[in-house]
Amino acid sequence: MLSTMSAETNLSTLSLAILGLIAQKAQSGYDVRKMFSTTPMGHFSSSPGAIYPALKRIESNGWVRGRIDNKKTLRPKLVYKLTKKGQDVLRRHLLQTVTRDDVIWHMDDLMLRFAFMGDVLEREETLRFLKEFVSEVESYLLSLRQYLNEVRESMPLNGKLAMKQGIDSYKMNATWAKGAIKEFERNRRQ
Amino acid sequence: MLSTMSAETNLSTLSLAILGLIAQKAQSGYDVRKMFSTTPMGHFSSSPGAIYPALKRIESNGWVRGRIDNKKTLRPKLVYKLTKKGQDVLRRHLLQTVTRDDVIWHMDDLMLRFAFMGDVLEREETLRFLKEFVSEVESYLLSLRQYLNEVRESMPLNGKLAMKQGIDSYKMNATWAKGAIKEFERNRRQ
DNA sequence: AATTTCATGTAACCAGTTACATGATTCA
DNA sequence: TGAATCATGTAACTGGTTACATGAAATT
Repeated sequence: MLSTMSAETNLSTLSLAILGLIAQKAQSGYDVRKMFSTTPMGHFSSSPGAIYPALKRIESNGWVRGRIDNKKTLRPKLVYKLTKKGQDVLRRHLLQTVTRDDVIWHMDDLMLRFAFMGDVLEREETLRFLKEFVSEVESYLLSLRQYLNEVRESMPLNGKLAMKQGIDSYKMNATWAKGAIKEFERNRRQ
Repeated sequence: MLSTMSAETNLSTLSLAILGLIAQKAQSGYDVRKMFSTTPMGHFSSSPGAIYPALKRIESNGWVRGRIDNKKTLRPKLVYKLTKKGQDVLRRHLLQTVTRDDVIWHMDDLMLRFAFMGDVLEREETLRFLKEFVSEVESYLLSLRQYLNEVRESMPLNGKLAMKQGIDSYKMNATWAKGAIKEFERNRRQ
């Protein structure tokens, strides 16, 4: 407790989603909810019970600041804007290296991170992310295949097929990321 | 509150995982933890703080019954066995129709359900599951593609690529399920 | 006039995380 | 003998879910 710990770079998936959206454009809780409920962006709850408290937390961390719009009319709207501190936190979060843990437990976070990089990171930094992603995914793939080989004989059909789904899914992710790298490299040369 | 509601078929992902494992073979909380921490089966926390309370809940629902092994020695082991009621609950849960909601929000649950079907369902029932799965996935795929087309112009590269990942992932799932159906149909004829 | 949408919230509940705690047994 | 593993738990915290609540403005 004596050290400052800096920490603060641990966003929950929901917090990251909200912060990322507000980073793109200042908006209200209702706007965020609408985004979650009407677009595929957001495998997230659009329930007010999740979003409004999350916004309060994010604000109390100093990452966004709310300002009431439409003060005159009787339909106020609390619009949140990213602060400098919020920018830093988001940037630092997006820059975190991709770990094996991430690809196993937090794939959705990784995709969310990628989706938000456009506005916040340099192309080079996004490329680094994608390369780390490929490497972690492929390393995990290897261990999945190894495991499957070891237990294949003793595994019932359903188990084998379920494992195949996992392997296929990581294969697809590696392929996707390689394609994304190409896109980014193509774009750079323009 | 007056009606009996039957309900009780809502398993959390963790409860389902635990119940499914115990259905395959009577085992202790520690065994379950080991399974989660040492095999790819289980994108689940192996933390005792999750598993032991979950086991208690499951037991208090009457789905499993614990019995102390090794009473003589000083290293007791609480081994849980599936009850008739637990069998029913599991079976009913696995038989639930695949909804759009499932493929959007609970893909991991669906895979878990599939993995556990081997011991509990008839081949025909598993086939029905897979066919429903394909149909829901493809229907959702359609809407994702539609959405992408609508917003493609206005979307930055990262957004488009992130959406592509989602689409690829559902495509892969549909392909996987079709393959699984073939396997099952091949098996039947033997 | 009634319904839908805009807009923000709270309260009770539930389940999972982290960290801590205990102690026996086995292995190096 | 010390470390790892077996084995089961608890407590405080956190954050998300469901359901409820309110009311203005726009739409039908």
